[in-house]
Amino acid sequence: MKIVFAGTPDFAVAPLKNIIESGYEVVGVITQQDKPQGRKAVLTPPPVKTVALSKNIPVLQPEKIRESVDEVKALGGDLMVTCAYGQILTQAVLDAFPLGVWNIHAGLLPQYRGASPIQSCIVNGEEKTGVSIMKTELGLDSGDVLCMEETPVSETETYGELSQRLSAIGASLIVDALKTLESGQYTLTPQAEVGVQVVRKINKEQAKIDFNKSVKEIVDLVRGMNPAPVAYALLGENKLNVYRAEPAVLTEEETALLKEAKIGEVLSDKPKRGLLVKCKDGAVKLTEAQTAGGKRMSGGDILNGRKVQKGQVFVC
RNA sequence: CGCGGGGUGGAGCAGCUAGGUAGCUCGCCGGGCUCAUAACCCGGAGGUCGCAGGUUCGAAUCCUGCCCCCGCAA
Repeated sequence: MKIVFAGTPDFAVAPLKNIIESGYEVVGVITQQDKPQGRKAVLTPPPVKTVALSKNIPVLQPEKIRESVDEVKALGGDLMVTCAYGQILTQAVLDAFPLGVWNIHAGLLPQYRGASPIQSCIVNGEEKTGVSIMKTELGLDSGDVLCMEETPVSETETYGELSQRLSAIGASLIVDALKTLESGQYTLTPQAEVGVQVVRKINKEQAKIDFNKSVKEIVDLVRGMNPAPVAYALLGENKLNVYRAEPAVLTEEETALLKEAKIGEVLSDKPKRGLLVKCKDGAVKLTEAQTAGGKRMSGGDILNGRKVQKGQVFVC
């Protein structure tokens, strides 16, 4: 069985590798175009491309895949696997593969269809998520499901950490799926019509911490945005990127202070106590954060250098 | 040439504009107080001020070149 793999970011790397290492012939890889990255705007290839080249697999990087159907067909694949590719496919592309196009999706369908299943799932405080393999249709992640695997989400897991785990799960699940597809003996399950949920790409505005929210909501937001795009809090004009936060356990003195304080006010001045900020139903402790130009550091270090001081109030 | 911030004992910072004593908040070590402590008091160790060169009687500070780290934008 000849396979074409379409994927772009780190998340897609483990699945691609596992397909190759399981002995399948990957006749082509389709990925997004190289993009300028970083301060120097260095043209950087997507992670999947780097892997493909190291295995001497032909790589296609069409600006618009729907205009490159002939090249896709010419790869000669029987089946295509997609995984966070980043472009919408057309019927002509789907028709190019006799054994169909199958997608690895990092969510339990029909929940968390769309572009940010992992981040959204954490931000919403879900206790479980998983990976689905489904037949790719024209609709957004709406195809019939071949198989799913669940996994619990820990209370402290970040987007980056969960993403890695789901990527590994996807890697083994897709290989199982390929075996099943190869045998021809399988049944597809249409997605339930209730509980459909579509999540869009996360934008910067969503990454802003609103201290009017609850402790749990804020903690979940922070871990869901780590490492990208990173949650932030505003202190006047200054931005503080927040990488980690946890519920604060307050002393009596701090509890008394909490009652008088405004939402978003910094309650602590001792580095040892950490960077405590009042929110709707208590206080959060910002345990790892970064100011513009500075390194990532603990909340205590931030207080120590007086970058943030007791009594200052974050913009909400 | 996209915009910008920064490199000072183990950590985070001040000092640099107007060159001349190494400062602050922590941490660490020792001692004290205390039933006890992350609290408080006393004492102590620890720094080629990113690297190289230049100006100067004298450079963390001024000049030149280089290296490294980071925020924003894409």
